[in-house]
Amino acid sequence: MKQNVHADLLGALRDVVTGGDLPPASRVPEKQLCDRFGVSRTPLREALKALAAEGLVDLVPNRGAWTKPVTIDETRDLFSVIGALEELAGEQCCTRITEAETERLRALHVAMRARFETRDLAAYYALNRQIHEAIVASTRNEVLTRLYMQTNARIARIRFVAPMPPAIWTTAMQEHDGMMNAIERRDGTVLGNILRTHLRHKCAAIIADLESGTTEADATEAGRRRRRPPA
Amino acid sequence: MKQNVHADLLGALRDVVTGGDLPPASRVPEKQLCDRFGVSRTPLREALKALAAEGLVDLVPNRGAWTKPVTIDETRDLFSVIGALEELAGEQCCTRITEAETERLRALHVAMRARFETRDLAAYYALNRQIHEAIVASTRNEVLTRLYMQTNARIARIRFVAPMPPAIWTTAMQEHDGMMNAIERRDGTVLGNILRTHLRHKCAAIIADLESGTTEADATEAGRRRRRPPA
DNA sequence: GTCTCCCATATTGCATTCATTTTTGCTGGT
DNA sequence: ACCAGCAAAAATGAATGCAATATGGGAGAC
Repeated sequence: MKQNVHADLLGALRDVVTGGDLPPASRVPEKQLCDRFGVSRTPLREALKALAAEGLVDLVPNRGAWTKPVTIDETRDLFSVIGALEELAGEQCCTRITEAETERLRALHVAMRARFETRDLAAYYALNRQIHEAIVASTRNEVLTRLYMQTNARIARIRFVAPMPPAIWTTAMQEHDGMMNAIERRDGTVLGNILRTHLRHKCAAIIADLESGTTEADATEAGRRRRRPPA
Repeated sequence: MKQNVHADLLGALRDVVTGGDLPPASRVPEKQLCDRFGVSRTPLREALKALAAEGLVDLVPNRGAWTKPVTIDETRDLFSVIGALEELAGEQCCTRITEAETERLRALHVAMRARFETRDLAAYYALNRQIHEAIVASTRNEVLTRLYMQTNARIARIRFVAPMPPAIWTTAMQEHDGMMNAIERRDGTVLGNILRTHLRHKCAAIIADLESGTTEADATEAGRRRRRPPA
């Protein structure tokens, strides 16, 4: 029998929750996931406790694990926190980044700009994420990296379906130009500030989107059938 | 048989790790803790996975859980992160705090100053912690509060035995005066800045202390007998 | 002495089992 | 239709059992 599934299983489960496989505020079906991943309930439940510690699910006594609901308040809070974390990352990046890492960021930036020009949103998102992660990784601050990854995972669930209006997108691209420039000059203060406002803009765009589609069309028959979330 | 031990057990285990009950870089004895808390291995191991997600222990495949070693690098990283978190807390505190909470902070501040005058370090520490936690709580930002608590728990293990030289202590007390003043004036920017430098000073003091007692006197017979940590 | 190899023992990882709680679906009443 | 009330079924929480892995100690070689 296979040993040490924990790390793999945890990653796979995290993907299930962040990848939109389970909708927000829905029950996490233990048995189903056991079958899907070919493990017994013991390691699966261990992974769920870890996900709960990461803030991706809520554990309700005797009612199992539930994916976190998406609320405007939490979205705002998540972005304010990740803004602070990335600001710190920006500062430390400029004192610790190597030339090789700078070169890689340059390449990612150029590639992302190309996707912006051709309006390839999916590829743009992927590169965008790599850039932000590379900035954080360049700090060599493991504590920061861990919290950044955790918080970003929580945001990823929300952003999963967010659109990108042209005006916002153009602004974001300009901010990335500024970021790259600050990195070249090793100006941590400026980089930190740009990152923070960059995230404020992203947050505003997503909140606007959330507010537009508020009702979520859930008083329907499907919504009735689903078990009600905790509290 | 008792149900839903998870939350209680997790808290108790966290206290064991943060309270200095288990030294840094030591094995977490599963069976022993099971006996101590009167539970079977299943819930205990679940709690350990959660602690690992919180960054309090490392899980080593087939070698169990180990408390994190205390290193200077990690200490520096922890403080830089909690500095960023508290800076954010300071900003949001001033926009969201209620008058009742301000009143409570006033009382805590006065009480802490009294302990400073009489040089009652333990009581000072306790009040200090309450003040910082109250500032964070006043933001009503659950994401921030959660990460703050987690990070603070990791720092608590380190600070457990840190001394407090008179000069440092006086400076810290002055900074707290400035914080209280900024709160009264609802000046989030200033409060955030003070908090960040306040933590920078704390960090410097603790690192200095760590550097003084580097060797940890562990090549002795006791150190030889103990199983060696992972990696 | 000490170094290496080997085996008994302890510990870990996971599956299974069992008790408790929740959910569901049915019944009969209104 | 609608609702209580109740029993069956499903899900959860925790203990136990069992295979895989790591640890510790001694025997023997040098």
